[in-house]
Amino acid sequence: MRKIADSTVRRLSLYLRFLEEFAEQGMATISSEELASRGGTTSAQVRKDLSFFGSFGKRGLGYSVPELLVRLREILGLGRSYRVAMIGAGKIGGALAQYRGFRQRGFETVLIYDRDPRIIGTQWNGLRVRDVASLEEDLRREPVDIAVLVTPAEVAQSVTDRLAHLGVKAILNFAPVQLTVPEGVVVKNMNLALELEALSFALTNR
Amino acid sequence: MRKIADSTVRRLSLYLRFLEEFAEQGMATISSEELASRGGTTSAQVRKDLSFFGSFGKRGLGYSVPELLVRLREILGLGRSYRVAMIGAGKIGGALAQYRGFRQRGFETVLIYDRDPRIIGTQWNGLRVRDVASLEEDLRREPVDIAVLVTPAEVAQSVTDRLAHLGVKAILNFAPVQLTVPEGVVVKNMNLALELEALSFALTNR
DNA sequence: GTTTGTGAAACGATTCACAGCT
DNA sequence: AGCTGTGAATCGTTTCACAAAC
Repeated sequence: MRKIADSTVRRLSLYLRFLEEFAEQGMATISSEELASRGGTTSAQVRKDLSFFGSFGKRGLGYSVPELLVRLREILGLGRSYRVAMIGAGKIGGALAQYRGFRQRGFETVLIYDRDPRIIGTQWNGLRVRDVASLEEDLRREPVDIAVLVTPAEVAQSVTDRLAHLGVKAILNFAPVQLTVPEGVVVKNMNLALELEALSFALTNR
Repeated sequence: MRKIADSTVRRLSLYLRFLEEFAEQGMATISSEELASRGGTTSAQVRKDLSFFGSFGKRGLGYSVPELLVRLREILGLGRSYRVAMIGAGKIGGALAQYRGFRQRGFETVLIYDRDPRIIGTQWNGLRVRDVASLEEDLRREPVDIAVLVTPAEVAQSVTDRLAHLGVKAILNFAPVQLTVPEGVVVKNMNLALELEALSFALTNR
């Protein structure tokens, strides 16, 4: 498939969220303009974003809300569920494992790990925290699609190497480090410090 | 100041992190090439990024690590500390309030709020959870620089309106909604669902 | 000889504007 | 008449390449 910009994919996710709202309100069709104004972008942008994947609208009319919902879910690959391993069961890892919206959208945490013997064996959301030492054994038996990294910075890269070696193709990284991964593995970063510093920059420069 | 791209600011944060590592290792100077390879970018990009703010290097030599550290901290506005209010003391809000790296970098959570009477009054990290109803009263007495929004999606916009009205100029938003803010207020989004869907897209399309 | 700083070139993303459907 | 789909134009970012400094 032709290369799609990251920014486009992010907007598609937003459109999906808005469409769900519109569908709840029983709206049957929607114009690119309405979708755009809801998301702080332009109608041309909406149409261009969608055009990469086909023509889903009707000229003079707009888009069918239910149809576009289906199409967007398809495009984003949300027609299935994903098995997720949480690596790190500290405060944030645990909180994420319990997060509702996670499972609701088809991302099911099936394994959760930690290194700390005091944490191993405890339960998060009915899921027993396993020793990260058994990562290889476990993932070979029951592979996961996505790993969420919530480890200390120091071990993030070595865990990543192990995950990549086990065939994990997608990593959501909360550790404040720049991960190196082999070709074919995707990483998305959630870097709290980075965003705070961007706010600091914005507050400073004006 | 001339408009600086978001991507540039994000990279500056990364450079800062790498420089801290290099400084710890006792490295005295560094070339744009070394900095670039550490962060997965190019030397030209590093030089261009820095050039927006001045010329900090020495031709033929590179950059002084300690000097560039100071300059980057200055540029990013990290020479001071920031007062942060956490809005939402659920699992994630609480976990964030306890997060070490937060305070270490000068972002100090001084207030934490919730709406739930079962949570109000409990302690997170020695900080008593306050009733979000007292937001106006509290922030007028002791203003904050940054608010971290960890509320349910439904109330995120109304809380944002109250924060903006109270003069809060920077918001880190974890709620999965697109916030509308008045001119002069900056929002950075940490949208977990969005990133997971981006991973889903990447896994689907190849 | 090495590495910066920076115009110029190349690239990529967004916006414009309008022909083509409904 | 209204709104989409899309080439063309515009705008912004990244990369190139080289003169200037050390």
